[in-house]
Amino acid sequence: MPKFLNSLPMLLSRTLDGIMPRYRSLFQAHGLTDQQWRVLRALWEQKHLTSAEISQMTLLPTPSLVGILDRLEKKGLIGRLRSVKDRRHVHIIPTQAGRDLQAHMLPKVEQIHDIYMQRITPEEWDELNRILNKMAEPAEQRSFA
Amino acid sequence: MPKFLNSLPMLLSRTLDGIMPRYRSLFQAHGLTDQQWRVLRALWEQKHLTSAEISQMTLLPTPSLVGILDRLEKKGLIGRLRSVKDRRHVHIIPTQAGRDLQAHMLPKVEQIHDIYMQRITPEEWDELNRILNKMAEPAEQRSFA
DNA sequence: TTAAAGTAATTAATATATTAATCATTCATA
DNA sequence: TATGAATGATTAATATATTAATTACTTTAA
Repeated sequence: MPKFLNSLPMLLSRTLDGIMPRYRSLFQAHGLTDQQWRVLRALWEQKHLTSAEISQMTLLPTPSLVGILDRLEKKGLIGRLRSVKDRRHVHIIPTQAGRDLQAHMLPKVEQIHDIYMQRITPEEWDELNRILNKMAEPAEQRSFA
Repeated sequence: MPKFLNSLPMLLSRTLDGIMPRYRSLFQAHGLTDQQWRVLRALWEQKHLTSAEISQMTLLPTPSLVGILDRLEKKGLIGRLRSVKDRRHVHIIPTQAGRDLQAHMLPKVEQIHDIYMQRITPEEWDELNRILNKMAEPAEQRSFA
């Protein structure tokens, strides 16, 4: 295997390319893109979030979020509500249809996740998290010694 | 941390988001995007590749490659050469300028890679590869037992 | 040899990523 | 309290991703 295929970015990209199609089929069956699901998923545990909060949780850039939220809104899955306290903030709130879709899809998404989890041991999963988090740590916050 | 932030896709995305900016600064300093560099990098070890071969190595979808190759060609970094044997194939060949840029950038890219490699042990790197490859294996080719 | 099936690259249409700029609002402070 | 700095969402411009369709060419088989 050529050298650069073994680089860290390519390893991660290859893994994502390997696992996402299975998720994507499910999303598509419900008319959603990967990113649109991520937003719905982020709203699962919270009642409402601002655009900036969603961006931080989902890793979706805020300029992209504008369009993603537009399309979710057009599908009737979320609503936008401008804050009264600070009119710069816009609260994103799932509609009943949005909550229903979440409730319907979440178990299936978790099933897919389980498929991958069953390929490794819990210890390997911990290792994976530990190693990758060490990789992604910002340089400033890393401990010396 | 909310549950879905600990999912496999989010873990991988978060890691990529953590490491890519450092690379991207370098690419931008040379007027390249991530994807444009990937193509040049793929051509490093080979003299010429077809569009399909580049796609397989870089994981870039072929429809995206059309534009990426257009822009690399416009910058004078690659050339397209239609095959005589099979006129459906187009061979992508780095120009002298493309090879020079590769030669200039590759050591710097490897330096960045080393930064991340130094955060973990060689054993951890092996573990990481082993675990992720197990995750990304297509279902059909996985062994039972 | 010729029509049908297959293949490589490309185009088309829509969605998202990236970076910079803008707009409205709020905050800090002179 | 007016005013410049800061903030949150958005727009703008360009590049890429995703899926389906198309085009040019090649192969296969009747």
